[in-house]
Amino acid sequence: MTKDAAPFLGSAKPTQRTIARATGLAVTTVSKALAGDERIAEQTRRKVRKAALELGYVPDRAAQRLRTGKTNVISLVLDPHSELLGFGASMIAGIAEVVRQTPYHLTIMQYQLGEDPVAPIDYIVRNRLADGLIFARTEPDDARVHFLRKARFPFITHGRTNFDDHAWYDYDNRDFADRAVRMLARQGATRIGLVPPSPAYTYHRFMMEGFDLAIAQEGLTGLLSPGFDLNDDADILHDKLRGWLLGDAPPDGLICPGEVSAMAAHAVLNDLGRDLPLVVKQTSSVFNYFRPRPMIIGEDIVQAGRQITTALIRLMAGETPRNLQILAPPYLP
Amino acid sequence: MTKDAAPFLGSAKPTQRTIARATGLAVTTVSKALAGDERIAEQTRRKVRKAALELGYVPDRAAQRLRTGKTNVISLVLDPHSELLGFGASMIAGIAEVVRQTPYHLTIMQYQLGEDPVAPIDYIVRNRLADGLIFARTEPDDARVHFLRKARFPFITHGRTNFDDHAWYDYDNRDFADRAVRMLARQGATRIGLVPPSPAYTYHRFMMEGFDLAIAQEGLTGLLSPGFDLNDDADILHDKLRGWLLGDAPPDGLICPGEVSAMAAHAVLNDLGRDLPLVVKQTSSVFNYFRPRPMIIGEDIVQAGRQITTALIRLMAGETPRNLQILAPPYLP
DNA sequence: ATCCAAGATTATAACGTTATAACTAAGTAA
DNA sequence: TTACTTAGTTATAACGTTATAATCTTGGAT
Repeated sequence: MTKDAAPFLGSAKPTQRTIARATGLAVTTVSKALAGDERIAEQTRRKVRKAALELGYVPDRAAQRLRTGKTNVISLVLDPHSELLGFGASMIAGIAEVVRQTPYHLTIMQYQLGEDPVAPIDYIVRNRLADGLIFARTEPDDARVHFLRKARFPFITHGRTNFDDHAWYDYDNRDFADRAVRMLARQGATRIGLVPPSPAYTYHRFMMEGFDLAIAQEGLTGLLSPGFDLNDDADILHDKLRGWLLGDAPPDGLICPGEVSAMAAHAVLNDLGRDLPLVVKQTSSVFNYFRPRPMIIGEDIVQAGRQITTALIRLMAGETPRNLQILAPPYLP
Repeated sequence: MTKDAAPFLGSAKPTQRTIARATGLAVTTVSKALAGDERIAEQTRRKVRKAALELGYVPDRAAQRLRTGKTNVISLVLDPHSELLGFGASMIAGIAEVVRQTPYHLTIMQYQLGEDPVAPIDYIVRNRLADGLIFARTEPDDARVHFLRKARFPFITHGRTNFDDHAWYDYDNRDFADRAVRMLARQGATRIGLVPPSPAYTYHRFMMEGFDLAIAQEGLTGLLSPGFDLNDDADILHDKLRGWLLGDAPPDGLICPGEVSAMAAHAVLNDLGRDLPLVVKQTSSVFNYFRPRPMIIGEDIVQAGRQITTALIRLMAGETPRNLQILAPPYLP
């Protein structure tokens, strides 16, 4: 079992048959013994396991998969925007961390801008490429959720939808907005501007609810920036924000839940020489390096990845989806 | 073929056997026809393909894999630092973009801090979990490269090693350093500071060569920051840089090839109220939002992912590694 | 008419695993 | 004794595909 040796070069790759011959047992017995079947004598099981180890046996995934129908694969389907900053990578880090302690493997698909988000999922389901699926940025009436519910395929989302009967993990954006407003109020701001997420996403609603309620409770004025699109490039982002902040009745405190738009807002404020208090939602660590440093409310995506994976594995094991709905609170660094 | 229908619920999943029965041909013929075998009559091939489409046939990956020994999987092995900013996600985006137009799939492994980098690779090779491998951050005498050469397993690295006989993709850090020095010289800087990468990595050497040569040619003074470690957190980074910049004989121009240390340097300069010209190597888009905006020399990781994948596929097809060595020039946005 | 080659299709077997049912030996109840 | 259980092991078959070798046509050359 030396790391340096090229495995199985020259000598044939050991299979259960090899073990069977070595121990004088039947292949079936070997299979059962390796699976830990109670009906095989303890002594036999030990003998088989020892032989397997010595021979350097590793089960053939393809054969197992063909026979059992299980792929032992979890698939993460990324949207085209996931390479923006850390979201995708952090999510993957979290998933990979959990997955490596299980028999599961992680495969990644990413569809391109303008493509049908259902297509890769359809492809995975149709080709039986995975046992379970993860994806993010849900919409209220998400087409992917529609599809997977109908196909009865195990999945978990990052973000909620209008269906409340599937497994999901979500960041508590209502609480985020609430805290952000109060943070700014404490700084003396009275006209609080929010750069809202695209209304296409489900969490837009929660964000707005939290915002509106906190604004009302604190007796403040709430202002909304013009809408953004994830496809907007840096310049467009910059101009829109600039126009808004230069308008009449500008905010005296700013909330930016989107990491990219928050960076843009920070830059605009700098360019305009304004020093508004700014609250951002940080999913990576960039804002720790911005000056002046904004107020930061964190969302831990790596942790999200971990919890999502754990939940999905339980889902695939038969647990009911309704028990696998996780609302993650904001964390304050 | 409607998107909405749950595939294969109730009715059995169509196999080549289903097609064979439907067309009155033998399974073997169907297999060959689907593979486009020239020895099957054109007419028959058409008939089979038509039937396959109508029945919604998709080949069973597990069976193909078991029979042929090919996994059709490319595996990306990430180190623990890849979730820092965009590297991992961008690389994945590039790989995914290419892979989706091929029969290959992408799986991800990420090992944890302090773990043996060879372990996941050993695991993949031993379990035949992939046909080809990608990994980054190479060292001159990289243990992973050692292992894979010996195992004769197809792989491509991001970054060079002391072995010149494997496929690699590398960013031209020598050229980067050269350009960076001259940019700063053009701004009037004469004492140029470099925050060098860890000497553990191969590219440290190229970076230093480019730096030293350009410094000499321009007749400038070259300065090096104290060493960094990717494990250093934001505070340590900050303190080290601060100490260096506050020392006697500080630089009057700064080069930061590491994105994280560049952000830290930017913050320190801000905190100290200094306005040194700063050149960074940008692999995401963050620095477009920093003020004052540093001078940016770009490294396109998504493009790297694309080229790496294309090269790996050609490698697996039998092309010789020496023809698959790509040196990517810096790009100036 | 016979033979042969080329073209097209097919039968057979195998990849490595596991579910199912069948078998054997030993022990227990009648 | 005989029947019956239980523990332990095994034979058989199958998952869906493809490589190999074998078979069957057909048409042309002799």
